[in-house]
Amino acid sequence: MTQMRTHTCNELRLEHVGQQATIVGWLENVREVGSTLAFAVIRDFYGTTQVVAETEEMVKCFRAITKESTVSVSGTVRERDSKNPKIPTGDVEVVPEKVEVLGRCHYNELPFEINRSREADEAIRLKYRYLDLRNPAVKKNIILRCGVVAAIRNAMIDHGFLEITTPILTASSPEGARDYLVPARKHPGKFYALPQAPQQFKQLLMTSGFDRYFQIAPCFRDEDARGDRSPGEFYQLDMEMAFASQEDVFAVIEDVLPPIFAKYGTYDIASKPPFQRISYNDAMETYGTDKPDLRIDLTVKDMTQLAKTTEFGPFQEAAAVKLVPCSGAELTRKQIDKLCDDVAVQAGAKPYWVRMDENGALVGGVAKFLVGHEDALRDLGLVPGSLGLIAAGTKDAARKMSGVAVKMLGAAVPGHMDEKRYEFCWIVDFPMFEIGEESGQLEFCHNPFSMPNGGLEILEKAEKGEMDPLDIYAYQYDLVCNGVELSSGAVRNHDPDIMVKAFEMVGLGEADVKAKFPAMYNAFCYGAPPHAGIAPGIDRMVMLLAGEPSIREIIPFPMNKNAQDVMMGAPSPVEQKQLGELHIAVVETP
RNA sequence: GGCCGGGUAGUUCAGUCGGUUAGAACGCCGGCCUGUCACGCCGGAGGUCGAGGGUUCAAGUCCCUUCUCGGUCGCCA
Repeated sequence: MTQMRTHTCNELRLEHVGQQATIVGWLENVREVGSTLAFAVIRDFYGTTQVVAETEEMVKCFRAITKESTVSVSGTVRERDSKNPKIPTGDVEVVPEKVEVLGRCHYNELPFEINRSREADEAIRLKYRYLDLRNPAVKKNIILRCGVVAAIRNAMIDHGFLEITTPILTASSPEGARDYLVPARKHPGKFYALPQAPQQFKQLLMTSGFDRYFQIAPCFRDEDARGDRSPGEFYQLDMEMAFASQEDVFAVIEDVLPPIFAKYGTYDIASKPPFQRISYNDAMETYGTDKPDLRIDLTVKDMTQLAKTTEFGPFQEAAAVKLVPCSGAELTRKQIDKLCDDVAVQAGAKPYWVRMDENGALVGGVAKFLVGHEDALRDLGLVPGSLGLIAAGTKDAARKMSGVAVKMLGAAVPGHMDEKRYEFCWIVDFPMFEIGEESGQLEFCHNPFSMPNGGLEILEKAEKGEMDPLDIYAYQYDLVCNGVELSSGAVRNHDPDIMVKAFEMVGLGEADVKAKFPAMYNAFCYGAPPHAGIAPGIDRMVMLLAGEPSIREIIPFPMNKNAQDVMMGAPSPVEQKQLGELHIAVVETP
């Protein structure tokens, strides 16, 4: 007699027919076809297997077990009379001899049907996430994530990088997002902070000589959620290289990520390394955004000068007027209005629009103000049979609106976007400084750690007034895929003198550098290697690979929009005793 | 924090101009059914229409307040 052993629910095949087998899993369903015939479906992590009850006793036995209880079924594997080609185990079934309930489900009715949980209200799914995750369609994203993380780790190690963990309890960082603070019991009134990123630690590792570092790093930022941004915590492939340039970093990423996208992605990769590099300014001018979706074949055209010569007030007053030409003159007035409204939701104001009919005449929208400029508009791409959305306003507002218009037109008008592919690009040459909207003063555009292109010399030149500081660019770069900002990185500023000079440019100085980044400043004074790095977001990458529009679908236990874990009940009040130990008093805020 | 959209049975939703006892599907319970596999057929139970207030002879429906979920903008060096 063949020895009985436990099989998974995705294991039994025709070759097992006649053998004794035990399967364990959840009782997914029982289909009673008569008083002496019923089919039970057992599900485990791997799949489902059918069990056939052929006696009145066995039918009653399965009827008595609440669905979603865990069971152990032992019996004989048999070829099915009628096979089911839809499942791998569909050729066979188990004829049970012994059925044992391992963990009883106490409820006849579940919060949602397991196999249709994705249709249920998200709040309920999150509260019962452990049930939601029983759904193979939900589970598969988590499995995908595990595969991606493992592949990243292997690839980075293959490229000679060491995975080094950095502290979770660290010091509050003076810039960037809001910190999550942790009270220090032994130090009344003082706080640790959870790291927004391991930025300073990885740079310190560079000064120690660990010249290739990476980490699948948890990062914590107390900022509001988005569809592609989970509140509270997220993971990055954080990496840094010493004695390395921007191109060295690009080469590693272009080597590591494409095979992972090829293996785990839903679509094909359209971009072959080296990925297209687009300067920040070009991206803003051509696509109206610094994270262009290159799957869309539409671009932004400048018509500021042309607009100035019209009789239309809003055009004359605008600092910038942008045109996004697109096929679609056949769209109805209603469809165009809807499109403009959709743009307004994201851009804050409605675009103007105009059509050029098949005869080359301007019709609809602001056409009457543009009559006489047909040739110029045609040169900008508003050809006969096309629709143009027009963004007018301040330079920033017009850019932003044009960028939204590109996105909306690409999605709404057929033929301008091949969704089923991955398009990568690097956005490079970010400005080092900007004029702060609130302060009106010169500020760091992104972060103070980036190396200005031109080094100390160019900063000094700007200081002497020989050039506009707004024309200084940083060795700062973003990796963008399908309109999603996957990553930011930079060649770091490893020179204390340049750091001080950069800080002086924004009205700070050596004392501020030392106060804000004491460890890094000091470390750089002991012989620092030039270094550069990047940190692609794991969550967003898995999102792209899974083709999921919501980041919560690829996180095992996500928080809701308001940064609450409704399953665990976090955040929650704590005992007065705990607060006392931590020297914390809770006060009402007005 | 602003704007937009939701909240009706266990679940997903419908609910007309304010008008009889608030419906459907799935699920659940009971019965029937000897090859189902989204089994089928018959029957049944199940509702504080998110909460509070108001208008009205009459409110799921209109008004106000509030809670809550999602999207989006601000924010995220």
